[in-house]
Amino acid sequence: MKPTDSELEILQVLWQEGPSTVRQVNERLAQNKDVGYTTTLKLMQIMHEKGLLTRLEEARSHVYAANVSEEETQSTLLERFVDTAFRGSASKLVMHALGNHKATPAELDEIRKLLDQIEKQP
Amino acid sequence: MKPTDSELEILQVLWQEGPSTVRQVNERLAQNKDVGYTTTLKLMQIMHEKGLLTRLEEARSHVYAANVSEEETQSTLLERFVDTAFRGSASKLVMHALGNHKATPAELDEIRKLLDQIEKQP
DNA sequence: TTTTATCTACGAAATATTTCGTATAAAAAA
DNA sequence: TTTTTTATACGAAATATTTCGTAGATAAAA
Repeated sequence: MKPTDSELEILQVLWQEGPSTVRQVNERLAQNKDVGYTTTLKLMQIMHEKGLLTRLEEARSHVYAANVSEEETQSTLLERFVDTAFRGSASKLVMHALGNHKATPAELDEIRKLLDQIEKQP
Repeated sequence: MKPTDSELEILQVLWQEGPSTVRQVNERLAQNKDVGYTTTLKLMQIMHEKGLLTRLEEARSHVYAANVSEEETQSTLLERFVDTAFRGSASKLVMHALGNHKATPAELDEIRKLLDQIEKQP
């Protein structure tokens, strides 16, 4: 299941803040862009229909939570992205990412360890 | 300039095959999915309007070419992707990419060299 | 020459995504 | 109790993207 751009923004909020009401999510989104309450509401309703979100209807304000993990979503999106933008070459993507963005020495170390692990595997 | 998914597919063909006619591009796309000739034509006309493609109108069949490089497009898309899907953490994306996809030992070596270079920089 | 094939241009339908207004209900405040 | 605020639901407008049909021009084949 590939979330749209707007849906991904909402998932990001829920992953970071945990289960939230529409108002909470909307206020978070409104920090970065102009977006009306009912717009966020509608999107979250659609996401709920799609199974992307769960919701508790106990209180008057429903509480929504992500029903897909950040990790698995990242994997799904990454796979598609590697295919469409990098012709399936993950290493090319990695080179680009390391070249353009700054990573801390600690992060670089982590990556190096991961390389070791991968190369050790039979 | 962010190409849409369909536009990116066309750019991929042009990057790989070099300057091509609409028919050539369409036949290439048709190998993977069901797509009509005029659909491809229209898309390429739009891309030309947007400045994504150049075209030679000398012959009856116009010859189109990518007007953006693969590298710069990859960088543009990657930056956005890191932000939206990985909250800006390039190293997280790298870990995911290395973890999920298989890279050849040679590619891993290249990545390692790049890490060396980056760490050596003052 | 007449017919057939192939090309561009372009409007518009089809589909996907995003945005918002309005109706209605319930809670909170006055 | 009456008014105001704050929810949800939902249709539909607005926008973006993709797809295709048709008209008209030109080249190729018959």
